[in-house]
Amino acid sequence: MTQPGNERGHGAADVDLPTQYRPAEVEGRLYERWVSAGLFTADPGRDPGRPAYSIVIPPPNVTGSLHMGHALDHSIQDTLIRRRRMQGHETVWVPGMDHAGIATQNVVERELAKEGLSRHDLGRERFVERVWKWKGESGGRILGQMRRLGDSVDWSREAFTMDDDRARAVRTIFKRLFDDGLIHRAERIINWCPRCLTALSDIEVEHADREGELVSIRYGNGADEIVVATTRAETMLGDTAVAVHPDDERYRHLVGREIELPLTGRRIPVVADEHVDPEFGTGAVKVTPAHDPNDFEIGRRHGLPSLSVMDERGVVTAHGPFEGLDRFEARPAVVAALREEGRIVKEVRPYEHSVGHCQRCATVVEPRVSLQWFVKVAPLAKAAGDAVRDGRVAIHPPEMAARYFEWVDDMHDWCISRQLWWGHRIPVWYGPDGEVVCPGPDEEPPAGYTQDSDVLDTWFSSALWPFSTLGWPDKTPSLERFYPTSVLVTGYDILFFWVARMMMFGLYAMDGAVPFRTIALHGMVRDQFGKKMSKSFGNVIDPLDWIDEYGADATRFTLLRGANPGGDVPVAEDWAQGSRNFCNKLWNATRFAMINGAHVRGDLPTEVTTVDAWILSRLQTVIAEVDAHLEAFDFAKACETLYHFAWDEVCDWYVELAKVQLADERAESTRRVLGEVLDNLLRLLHPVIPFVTEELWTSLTGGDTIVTAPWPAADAGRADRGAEEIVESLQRLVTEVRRFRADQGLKPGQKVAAALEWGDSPLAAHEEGVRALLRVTVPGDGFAATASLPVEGVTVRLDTAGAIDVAAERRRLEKDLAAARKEAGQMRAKLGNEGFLAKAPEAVVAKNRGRLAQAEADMARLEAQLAALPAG
RNA sequence: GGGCGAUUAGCUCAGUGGGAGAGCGCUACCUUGACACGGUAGAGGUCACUGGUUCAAUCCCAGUAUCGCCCA
Repeated sequence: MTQPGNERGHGAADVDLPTQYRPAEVEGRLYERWVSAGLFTADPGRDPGRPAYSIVIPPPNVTGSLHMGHALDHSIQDTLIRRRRMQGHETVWVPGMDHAGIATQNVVERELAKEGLSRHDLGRERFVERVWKWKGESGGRILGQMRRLGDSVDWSREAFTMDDDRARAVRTIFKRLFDDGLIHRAERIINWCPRCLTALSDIEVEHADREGELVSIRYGNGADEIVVATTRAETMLGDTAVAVHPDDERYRHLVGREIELPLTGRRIPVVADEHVDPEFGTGAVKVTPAHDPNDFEIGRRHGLPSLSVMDERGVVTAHGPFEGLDRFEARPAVVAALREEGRIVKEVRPYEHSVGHCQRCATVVEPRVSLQWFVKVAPLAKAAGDAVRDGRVAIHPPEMAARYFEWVDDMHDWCISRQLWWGHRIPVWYGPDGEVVCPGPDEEPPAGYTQDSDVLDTWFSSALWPFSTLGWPDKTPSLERFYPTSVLVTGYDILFFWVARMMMFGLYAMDGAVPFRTIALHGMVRDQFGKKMSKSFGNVIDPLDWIDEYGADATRFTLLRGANPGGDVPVAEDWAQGSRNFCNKLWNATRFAMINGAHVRGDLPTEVTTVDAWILSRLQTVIAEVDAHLEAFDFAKACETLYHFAWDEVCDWYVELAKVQLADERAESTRRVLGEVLDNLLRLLHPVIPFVTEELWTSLTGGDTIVTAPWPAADAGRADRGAEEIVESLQRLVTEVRRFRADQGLKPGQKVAAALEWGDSPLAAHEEGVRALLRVTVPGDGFAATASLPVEGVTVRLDTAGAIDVAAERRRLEKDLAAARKEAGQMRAKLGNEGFLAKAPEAVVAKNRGRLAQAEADMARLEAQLAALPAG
């Protein structure tokens, strides 16, 4: 096993770390250690002075398993909560699941069907028992998968929307809403799934464009004739009017009269209604109040009868020849019959239009008039909107607030009854003489009363989640300390599912206290071409496969690095590999440091080298930037900043320069600085990639766990602009000479002799480092330079170990010279412009003068170099 | 049909009224005692199009085209 290098005292240590990080060997072990040490367990009574930070998980579906969307959502929440934990907040992240009424019932019904049974064969009570049994055995796979991802949730608080505590919360709020008159029962047109045989709310209906037909039918006869167009010809059997716009001259003479409805022998009125679009089709529409929500409203406005012509399964129930036909069989049959009577004026086929489908089974939804329970949302939605409008709840990114308002400010009453057996049964009982009572959670209904047979929409219980999981309706210490929760993290695509409902119920139940202070919205995970992941498209990636192959850290880093505020998150195998490579790079940098005795004991040395001062200065900037990015939910920038600091600065430059220092009398202070930099870097990265950072940090520092190590704080006193400028100059020098070497065909590792003439450059003090990075040796006797390169005020004269490639060098110099001339020309043009000099800010003018001077100096240098080149 | 957003390197995306960036991919060279899941160097863009504002536009404004998403 890993042997901490710092236990070895001074000098090189014998560190036994493999050359590659192998996540599978550490992740399970570390997670179990974290959980058993209780690091994720919140205690509302601990250190009351510390700030609290709380997140309740948007409860995943009990039937579901972890997909990339969850992985992103959870990676974000875990990053937020882990950072706060390191900052010393009392943190809680509450896990759990929702009972997913329709989905779960469908799963268990399918299981029963394999045994040749239906739920009706079992009866309600035994069916519900069977669902619980299924839940115990097969439900909630996602909870195990969350452990694989590293979610630092408080497992002692695991909740389920159907458990006893949550049931009590449901009963309590239902009773309050009922008594306040905010829940009522009414006969309305609702979305109905003829396969699931239940009502659906608006958001459980997904609209998709489908190819159908648009048939124009002639109603009435002769002077009464009026043509209507429809995509649902079969519903004409239930028409009870034709509607036209009141200002439409074409039909004014017909308004108020009755015309013949074909096939039925019925006569129906022509009504005038503002909502008819005179531009669409013929400007006249058929009105079927029982089978179309718009028509239902027209019917209400004009007192039209509502004539239902289908049963709950979408089978036609009336009108002789069509009776018994399914709605999709009835459509062509009705059209054929109309055609026979010469009633069809026009048929457009295919005709693309939007059709509503059941979210759970994709069956075409059938609007249906029925008796259902509704929440009167107007006052609740107003409060939910106001909480965001007046700033008590912030939406990130703020542009998304528009979407939220669009929804809450125009919300229809919420149909909450479902004709299912799995769910919270509506707590209303009916008496023998039509009495309706809603007993409280601790009350019994009167003897002989029967309970409503429907259950509540799953979202009804999910909407209570931010406080039901903290103990509501009891005034628990957890509720006291952790409500309002700090942030709700979810995808913008399901803003309406969770957020609006949690807001409405939270404000209502908690006497105006918001359920969360911030709503952080992220985008959807997409594939490498920006396409939404879908089973039918075959581009779905299972995050568990990535965790197996590349590790949980690489999976998380890939997602978070792509999580630009408000933007979608494209991912691909290549990027997961890149993230794995990054973890491995960290692994090896730390491995190198430990082999060389890096440690974090004692204070930083008072005397450090310029190179040490530079990396420590850069570290402070990085700490400040990363902290600000995370504070702003900008995970992509936080990851990007850390990636570049770790790889491009620490690994590529600091470690390389430190190698020189480790070989001489500066070794001891260098070990301490190297330890300092990696310690901070690992702590900054821990919220994003918890496993590899834990493994490395405990080895490097000998600490127990990075999980509760303090979050780094920037120390302005370590900022050292002077050191940064010197190292930047060194980097430019080294890069330029390397380029020259490459152009001359020298192999990267090939050592050649070079004389370095420093002039008055401060880089003179770094000769050893420069020589190491350039792989040039001190000239010996008989040294003869074949090339001379002026750069950064230093002249590098080197023996290229053979004939120099004059043509290559000439190409290079001419290319650079052309660039310098172009730059000089642009600057001269600008500085010769009166308007520019008069109106541009002083700083910009000065900057451009500097650029001109630089360009002219480059030109002179390059021209001199070209002139000095041997002919040929 | 209404609303919102996008268009920048081969792909996916950052970005700013004043020097076009990243990751991956690509080219060449290299097993240099942390790492080939690596190193060094390099190529690659009329910043969708057309106008306008400005000393200055990839960025601001208007229009056009194309593509997304949400709602009806």
